[in-house]
Amino acid sequence: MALGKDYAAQECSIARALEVVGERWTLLVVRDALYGVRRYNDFLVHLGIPRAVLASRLQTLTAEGILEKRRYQQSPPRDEYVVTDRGVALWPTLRALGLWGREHYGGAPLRIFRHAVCGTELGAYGECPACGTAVPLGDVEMLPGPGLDPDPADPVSRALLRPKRLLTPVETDSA
Amino acid sequence: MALGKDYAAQECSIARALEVVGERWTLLVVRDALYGVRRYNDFLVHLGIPRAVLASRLQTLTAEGILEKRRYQQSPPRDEYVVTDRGVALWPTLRALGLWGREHYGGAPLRIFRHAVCGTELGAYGECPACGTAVPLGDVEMLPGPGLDPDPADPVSRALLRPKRLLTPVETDSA
DNA sequence: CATCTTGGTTCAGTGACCGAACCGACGGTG
DNA sequence: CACCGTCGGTTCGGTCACTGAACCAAGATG
Repeated sequence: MALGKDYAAQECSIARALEVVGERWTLLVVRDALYGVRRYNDFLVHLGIPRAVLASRLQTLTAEGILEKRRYQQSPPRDEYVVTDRGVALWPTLRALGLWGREHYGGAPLRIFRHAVCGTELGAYGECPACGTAVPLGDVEMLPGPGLDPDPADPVSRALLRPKRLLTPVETDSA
Repeated sequence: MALGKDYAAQECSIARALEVVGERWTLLVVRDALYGVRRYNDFLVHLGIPRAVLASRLQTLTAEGILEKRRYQQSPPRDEYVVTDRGVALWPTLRALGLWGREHYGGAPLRIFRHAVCGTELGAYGECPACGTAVPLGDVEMLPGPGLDPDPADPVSRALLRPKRLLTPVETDSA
């Protein structure tokens, strides 16, 4: 949020967190980043976010150390935004939020998360019930659930239909 | 959010959840409700939120079934807003968000949560490490942490300095 | 040289948020 | 009964963020 005004007197870590990631679109940008989206244009088409807002969010997320802007080719100069550890640490929050949304508003699951090592579906906190351990995000495999549109319009959504590990860059077939 | 426009094409439970609780102030209202705040005025002074915004949030949260408006005295007619199960289900999200905020921006913990039955501090997901079980919110005892202002201005913050169980109504000493 | 892609910036319009003022129902006090 | 205080709002003008569309620039591509 940080809507010009901050949650001033709030002595609360929740409020502080919302200062950073509470604005509109911000958490969805982080979600996409965890899914492996890295490039401006991919965020743009996948989220349907106004360009100016996206630029602003990427900037503040970078400034907050949640994303890192790095050059991935010199000519033409192109940058990508990669999640940092601080961004990865938002995974439990996003997971909890997603579970709540599905539980109370969704129907069929839209995306399924599995422990890539053993194939078990993740527990509510991102742990593997079979292995009994926390699963590092790179070992989480995401695959489409039954509720997901099987033929989405934008190339990023289409790329995300293929099972893939979180954090690994998404590969659009546009090229 | 639901900023006039919704996260239209987002096929995602996270986006759906944010539609409901993603607007500014909303999650803080829910947090306060879990802490035991129930009355309009108490939300008002504790959050420092504009009156109109508070009224709007309470209305949508009620409409969404996250809070329940109920009359607690007939004359003068007074209503209180109590969290429903759906609201309680947001606890893991708020907990994760709070931990993230403290981890990355906070210093000393501001509030400590313990399993009232055994006195053990809660784990990251609201479970009791000692008992090995999920702790129902009513059995969570909240007490002020070292980082908390020991003499806050508003009566609600002052009431929340006393150890109390979550969900139980907060008792301001204003009366 | 014309055009396309990528990654933005600019701008006008709209809607959300802000703070302060006002309001109505009721209770208590003198 | 007049008056004041409390509680839970609504109203209103001003400001700021978000939106969508247009524009722009650097560099490849043909």
